[in-house]
Amino acid sequence: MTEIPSKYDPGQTEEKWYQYWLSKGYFASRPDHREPYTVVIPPPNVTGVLHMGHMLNNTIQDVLVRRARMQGKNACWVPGTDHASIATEAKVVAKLASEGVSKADLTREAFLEHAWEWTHKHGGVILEQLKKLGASCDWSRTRFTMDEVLSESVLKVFVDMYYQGLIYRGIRMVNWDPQARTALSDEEVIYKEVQSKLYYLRYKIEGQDGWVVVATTRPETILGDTAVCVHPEDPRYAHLKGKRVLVPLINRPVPVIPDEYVDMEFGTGALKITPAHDVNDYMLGEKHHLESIDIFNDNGTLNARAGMYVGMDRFAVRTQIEQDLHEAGLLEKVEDYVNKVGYSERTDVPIEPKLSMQWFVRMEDLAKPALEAVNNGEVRLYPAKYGNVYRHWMENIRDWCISRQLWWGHRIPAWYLPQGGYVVAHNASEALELARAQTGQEGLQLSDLRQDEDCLDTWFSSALWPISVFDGIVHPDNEDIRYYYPTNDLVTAPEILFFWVARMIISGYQWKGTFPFRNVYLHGIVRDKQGRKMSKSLGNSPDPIGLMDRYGADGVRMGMLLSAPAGNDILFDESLCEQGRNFNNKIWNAFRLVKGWQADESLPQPASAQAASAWFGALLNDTIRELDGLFEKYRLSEALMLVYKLFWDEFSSWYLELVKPGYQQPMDATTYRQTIGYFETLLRLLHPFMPFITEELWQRTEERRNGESIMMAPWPEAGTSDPGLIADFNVLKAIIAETRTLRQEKNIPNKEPLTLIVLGRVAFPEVLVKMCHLSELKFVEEKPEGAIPFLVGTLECYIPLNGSINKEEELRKLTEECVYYKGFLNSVMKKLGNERFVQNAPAQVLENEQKKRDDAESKIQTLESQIALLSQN
RNA sequence: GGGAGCAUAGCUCAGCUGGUUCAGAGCACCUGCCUUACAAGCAGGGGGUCAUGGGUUCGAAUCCCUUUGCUCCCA
Repeated sequence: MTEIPSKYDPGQTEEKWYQYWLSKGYFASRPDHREPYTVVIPPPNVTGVLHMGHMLNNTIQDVLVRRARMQGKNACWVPGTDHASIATEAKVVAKLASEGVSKADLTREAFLEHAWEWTHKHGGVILEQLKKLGASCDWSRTRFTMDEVLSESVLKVFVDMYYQGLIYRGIRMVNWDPQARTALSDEEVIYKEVQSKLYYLRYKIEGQDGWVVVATTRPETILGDTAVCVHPEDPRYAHLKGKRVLVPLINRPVPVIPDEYVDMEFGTGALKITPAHDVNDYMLGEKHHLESIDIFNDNGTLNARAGMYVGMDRFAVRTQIEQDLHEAGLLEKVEDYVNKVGYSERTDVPIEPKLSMQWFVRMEDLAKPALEAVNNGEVRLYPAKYGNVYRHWMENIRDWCISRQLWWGHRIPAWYLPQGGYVVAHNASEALELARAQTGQEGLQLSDLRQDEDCLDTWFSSALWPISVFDGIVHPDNEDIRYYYPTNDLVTAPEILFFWVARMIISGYQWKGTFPFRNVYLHGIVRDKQGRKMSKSLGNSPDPIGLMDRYGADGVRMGMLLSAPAGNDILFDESLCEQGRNFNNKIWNAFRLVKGWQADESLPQPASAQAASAWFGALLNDTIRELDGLFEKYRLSEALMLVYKLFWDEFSSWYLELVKPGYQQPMDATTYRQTIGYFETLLRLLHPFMPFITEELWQRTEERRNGESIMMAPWPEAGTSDPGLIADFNVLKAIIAETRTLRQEKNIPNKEPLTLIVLGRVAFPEVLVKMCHLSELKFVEEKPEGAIPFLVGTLECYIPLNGSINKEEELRKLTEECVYYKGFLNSVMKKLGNERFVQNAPAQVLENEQKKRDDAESKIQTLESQIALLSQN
């Protein structure tokens, strides 16, 4: 046999087996008679690179998929990427800018060429990186949200929804990103607490002396003011009823209007109204029929309507206007003030609320079945606590702004007619037909129509992902969609519960009449050791590829999973990967040990090995059952920990030591076969977590034919349990541990054999002889003298030691223990003496208490007699 | 401002519908070992007033309320 190195080297192994799996087509799935198990990947940004969040996300998916595959299901994990409209466009714009090219100088077509070039260059890098992690995706099904079929799906959905009245176009207050120059949905706005200032401005009352002082955080917006609002019952302003005031600096007269919306406690109780630049002001403006004056350009500079500061940036104006107001004596005071300001998720610039013409989805009716689905458990969230969050959002859902003023993405299929109005169609020629029919102008040409310049929100296409990857929109009856839909599990982060998960559920019911996935596993965010979010600017994110180089993909997978209970953020620390690597090494070395044994058919199986084998078999069955239960509840980190302990503590530290033959001695063939069998079962249990090392060793446990793989081996099934046997072994383990403690305390080397005396009997005495290294094991009826006693449960054990008993020390220990049990007995007796307890407690509990009492009494008796015995001598 | 959640060992967490001494796991820590599979290891060990104060109960980490601290979501 060739020498196996004492340290496991994952490098070559991982590459080798991934190629093997690929070449055998194990990841690929086609519809067949088996039960399908489907997962669609949360598509990463096409130009993104792998970060720790992807590592966690995809490790979890791979664990679920690999287990399902072993369970005999037809597992299909669909990979793919997302075009990430705003993020990608921003990157392309930045790249062009670095080359001295401005987006504004390019035609749409020229810009898109650059964007595709960028996509082809960077696209899919992240998917390649997932292969290193071991992801068992069906790569032949890789999809991109801008693939032909998926794009067609988006357009079809848009057109259908438009004609169903679910999509409309209208002027609304939207969240405007002045840097990206696009509207954003409410979900793309992040509110941050900022240190700002509250400016108290003087509005002169028209035609008389005196002012109204108005507090605002945004003095630059006064140029768009069209009213000042006060509470109708505010006595301070009763005299202003029907009056007008002059906007500072520009002296435009605006009415003072009464409305109960105003908070009399805030500021001065008088509110300036700028309908074009504040959501609440907009609503008040509608109500009171106020004019809206939009003073901003798309890039956040002031326009001609502002009348002053034209062309200056909004923040520069704020500084300037403060000074000008001050000089004009119109600034009463400035206070420090903490408020929340909305920022763009993508560009991180403050959002400018802006009135503009956009496309919206009417959400109210669409949300109903999706809300119901989670309420009635048709779709289950793990952990369930997210159900509350989901419900709250769904019940307060608002219309979704889906147009983005971007070029990279799915262009809105609306064409404007020369004389006004528009048509919505699947493509240009259909649009032309519609336009001709609608206008009655047969001579109308395509060049007379102008397609909407805007793109759709990326999430509009992502919402269709579980359907569109199977071409279920354009060809709703195809074999794939019928077989794979609905999918089984979705694994993603809670931060996109609304962006994505909720909208997929909505789309599922809308287009397929049923849920898109049964279970949603929401994992936390990967943070650094100090709990900070990982970010490029902090530089606190390790490079996942480097990590895998250092610890092996299996090691990193284990590190990710170990501290990642569903829903909890994971505080990532490289030592977790180290723990993973160490475990790999443990498995490796256990294998070296077992493979080093020589099986001899002529040897009988020793009693100790027979016992060990029976015990481990029973334990394995119990553990498999427990493991399946944890998987069902998506408690993956606990599942991994369970197998970890099974392999390390039970199998390696107990079982292997129990059956281990003497140095360079052969082993009986029965035990050898059983051991290999257990090892193989353990490898299968570990495979979903650590695919590479388990394949490597599974291939070595016995001769494998080409084309065999642990990937396709059946998931172990739990056999019968034997609680009695396991209890017997627990007694043995305790005796062995006590004996080891004694050896350590008394400085008795392991080599030196001991005598053990047991008052009564134990099962499997051979196990004790072997593990305690006994020269003699005696079962007696009478307490022996001059031996060190210890108790395991109520079982009394003694080890005679030639004169090395430290009497005082022993007495102290025994007395301590005795005191403890007396206290315990006391508490039990108090319970049993309590009539109300005896009356109210269930029989089972009462019985338990009585047993505790009996046990404690006999234990105390034993201890006391031992103390007496020791004190006599 | 509205809502949700959390607080258990040094760290990260488990502890289901109150009932075994229920206070647990992994890591970290301490002690002794280079014992021929593994020092990326072996054996043993210590460590917590279950945030706070009260209540319900025969019995509370577990149920209810108070206070404090933290987190997230929504406006």
